[in-house]
Amino acid sequence: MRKPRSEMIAETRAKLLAAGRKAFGNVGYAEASMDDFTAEAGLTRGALYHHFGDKKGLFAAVVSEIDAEMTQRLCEISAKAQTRWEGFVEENVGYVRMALEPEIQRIMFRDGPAVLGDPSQWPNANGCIAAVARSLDSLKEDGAIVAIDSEACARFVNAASSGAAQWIANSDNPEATSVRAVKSFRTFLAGLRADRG
Amino acid sequence: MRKPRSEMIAETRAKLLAAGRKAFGNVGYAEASMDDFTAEAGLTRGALYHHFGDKKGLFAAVVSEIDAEMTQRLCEISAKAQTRWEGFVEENVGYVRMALEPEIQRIMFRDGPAVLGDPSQWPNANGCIAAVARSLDSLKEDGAIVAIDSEACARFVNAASSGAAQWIANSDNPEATSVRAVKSFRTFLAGLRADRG
DNA sequence: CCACATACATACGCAGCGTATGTTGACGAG
DNA sequence: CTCGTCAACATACGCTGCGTATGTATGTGG
Repeated sequence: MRKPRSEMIAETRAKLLAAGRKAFGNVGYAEASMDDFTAEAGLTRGALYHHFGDKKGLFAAVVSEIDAEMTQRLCEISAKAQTRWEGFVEENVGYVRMALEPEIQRIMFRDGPAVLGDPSQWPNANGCIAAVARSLDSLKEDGAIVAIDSEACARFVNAASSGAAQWIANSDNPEATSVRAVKSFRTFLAGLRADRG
Repeated sequence: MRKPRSEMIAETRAKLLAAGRKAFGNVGYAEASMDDFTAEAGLTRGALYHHFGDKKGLFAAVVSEIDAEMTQRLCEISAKAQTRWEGFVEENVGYVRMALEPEIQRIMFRDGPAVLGDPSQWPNANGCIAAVARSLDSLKEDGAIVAIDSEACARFVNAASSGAAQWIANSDNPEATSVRAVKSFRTFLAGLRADRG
């Protein structure tokens, strides 16, 4: 019944991560008080500084965790598709849809860049951009899309996705805006096709 | 020789605006101390709170000012173009180039969204999105581009532009990345053309 | 010329971060 | 077994920085 020490440590780490994630997602990075959310987890700031160095360190860990989840979800989506092109499109539509979730919106798209700088420079994150770039490479091999720099294009597409998500999330009627945005987004992506299908 | 009172007031307002803009642009919103940069302008926080309500209020005013300048510059660029399509493209390339400037990068793309929320909801700012949307409407009338929701498309394009700028600004070799990004960006935009010129 | 409002400066309180300093419990050496 | 040591936290302190309440002076209308 005795738990090994290492397990206890991992547990407190996880508690801090979860508490921070919750606070950052709900009230944002700047408004999240370390005293408050560590206390909520039954701990103190001491534990936080020990495990993550500082507030930014915890935030980076949260970002990393969320990014991994997002990448995972995107992979599952694209794996289901019939064709590569379809997979690519659904992957991006999925990205838009995920960016609609308040937690992702706030942490990954609003506070993230402000606190950690440009997302493409994040160490343990951007599985998403990489995934899109890989899809584009495959499509180029197939001759399915126009000749374009894959990495550049991936960045544009990712940016457009998050832009779409921002738009939807902040509109008066997210549901209606969502269908409008996704429809236009598909048209937008179709511009990349070699045959203009 | 005596200056009228109203002129003095406008002057201190301008001083605060300039000092805030400088500080926000250099060290970012969070790191900018109101005590510091008001003192640098030969004033105190008292004046700031009087004119702008709070730190966020001053920041919003700075954002508004910069947005006006950006919109102005974009209008000048598109006015020079021979064709509407060319104007549209140059406008967007201009947008990318502007987003390269550290002050704009930091204030408009990094801290702005984090502090004030989604850019499209800013009261006295987003001349840029509106400008792009207008260009797209004109192009649609001409039948120069594919059938697509103008507002939606404008948001995608704007997002892609700032994505490109972020990429360039944070790369190891901004100059080289810039030519690569702009080239790809033109190809990317070409996807919107009806005739695929 | 006097009362009042405006345009600031000064003073104070409080929250929040980071660090320096305990304190406790788990392992390894002998 | 027991003792020293180190990791894993908690506690305590100081400092910075924001917001507000209050003071003060100068210009302005009656």
